[in-house]
Order: sequence, then structure tokens, then C-alpha cells
Amino acid sequence: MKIGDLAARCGLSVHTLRYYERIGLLPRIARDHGRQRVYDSAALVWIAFLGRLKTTGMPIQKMLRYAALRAEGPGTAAARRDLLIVHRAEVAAKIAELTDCLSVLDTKIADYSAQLSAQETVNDQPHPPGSL
Amino acid sequence: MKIGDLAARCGLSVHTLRYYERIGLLPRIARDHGRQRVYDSAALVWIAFLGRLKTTGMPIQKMLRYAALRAEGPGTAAARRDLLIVHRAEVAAKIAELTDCLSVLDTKIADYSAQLSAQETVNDQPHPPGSL
DNA sequence: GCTTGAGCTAGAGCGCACTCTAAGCGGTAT
DNA sequence: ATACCGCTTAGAGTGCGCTCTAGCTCAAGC
Repeated sequence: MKIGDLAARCGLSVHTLRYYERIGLLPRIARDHGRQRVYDSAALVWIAFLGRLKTTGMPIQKMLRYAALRAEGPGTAAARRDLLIVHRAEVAAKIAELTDCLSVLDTKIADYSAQLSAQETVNDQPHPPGSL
Repeated sequence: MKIGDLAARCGLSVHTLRYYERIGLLPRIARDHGRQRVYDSAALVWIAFLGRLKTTGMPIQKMLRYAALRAEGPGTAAARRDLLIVHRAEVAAKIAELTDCLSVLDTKIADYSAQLSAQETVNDQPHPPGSL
């Protein structure tokens, strides 16, 4: 698979794929006779996982740490697991925070709705009690 | 309340407060005799709400839209409510997405744990069956 | 064989959201 | 009076995560 095909499949741009490789997020990619990158499906799986980490707000620096451990081999499994456990906690905290904000938004929206329907009621009564 | 006091109370830096004002996130702030900003507690409430919006990932451009509607007066209540409803949906979607990622992380962590405890078992048996 | 399109590298540029600097003013403490 | 602290402005600088450009080579289709 060439870089354009991979880009189409993983949803990242060709530019971004080369950028990820440059900074070390992707392992060394094999090249064909003409020095063009050749990807296998493992790359797709790895990129999908990076996407999950990104979605959950992990900064690139931490992803690099994880990627470096992964590149080092199976001896780093414990370190990688620990890194994910820490991150998992952060994600759980973020979910809690967002859930909190959600209820604030709901309150605010309800306030506006109440305000607006009160306004509407006034408009519906051109001669409210006591106005004349 | 002067800008330094406000900064201490709301958790933003003095720089950031002036930046927010400059771009229009904060309404015009009153000044004292020496042209120094004087804040009331309403500013604190507004900044806290902006913080909620920020926490939920709202970009500054959208906050500016909301702030502009707010500055326009009570006639924009419906528009503001609609803006919050759209944002609420985005936040709910984000929570769902994060929850999804959380289970991916859990799977990954469980995989590592299984792998590690298998490794440990091997280590516990210096002479595993068939090794001699 | 020639064109076209995709890939290559090194490096510059961008948008976001701050964050800080320089140069100066104003009020208070010693 | 002088030193200091916090405030003022305009504007420059930062860090992140891309995103794009220039100038080139290479490969596939007609």
C-alpha cells in the first residue's frame, strides 16, 4: 500500500502521515525500489489506535512516549500498560467534567426556554390584566 | 475588584483577561480615576460560564458569537438558546465518543495485563514442562 | 517517448489560544 | 524623595499540530 492509499483509508492526509513518521509516531516504513513508502495493514491498525489516543486528547508528546516504548519491543509492555492506565483515568475524568458541563448547559437552555415562553405569553395578551 | 484580584479569583491570568477583553469575549469594563479596570461580580459569573464553554471544547470564535448576542440584549435570547442547544449536542456526542474510547483503552489494558501475567507465570517456572 | 500524476525531501507557513515584553504611569510604604 | 508594586498599552513571541510549497524524481498510461 502506498502513502496515498493509506491516507485515503485512514483519513489522515499524506502530509500528516509523513509528518507523523518524521516526528517518530510511525515506525520506520519500508521503501520500494524507487524509495517510495510501502505500508502494510499493521500501519493502519496502529494509526487507528493513535486516532483513539488523539480523540481522547492525548498530546503528541505522550503518544511519542508510547510509540517509543512500542518500538523498543515486548519488554516495555508493563510501562505501556501503566501509561494507558494513567491516560484512562484522565479520560474518565474528562467524561465526568463534560457530563457536569452538560447539566449546566441544560439548566441554561431551560432558563432561556422559560424566559422565551414567558415573553411569548405576554405577546399573546395584548391587554394583560391591569394594563389599561 | 481590580484585574489582579479577578485573575486570582477566576483562575485566568491578568494577560488572558486583557486578551479576552481585547477580542470581545468580555464586555466593556468600567475604569477608575486612573484608567484601571474595575470588575463587578457579574464578570466573575460570566467568566465562569465561558470556562464551561471552553472546557467543553467550544472554540473562541463561537464564544465570541455568543458573547456578541449577549451584548446585544434580551432580544437575542432565542438565538443564544439555539446556539447552546447545538453545542449541547456536540458535547453529548463528544461524551459518547470518549466513552467508546474508554472501552478500547480497557480492552488494551486488559490485553497487556493478560500478556504480563502470562509472562510472569513463565518466569515463575524456571523449568517449564519440556524445557529439559 | 511523452505526459501526467503521485511520491520524495527540506523547510516555511498557518491558526489557535494564549503568553510575554517593553516602555510607561499611578499610588503607597519607608 | 525614592523605591516598588500593580496597572496601562501596543505589539511580539510561543507551543501545538498540522499544512503547504518548491523543486525534484519516478512510474504508469496512451
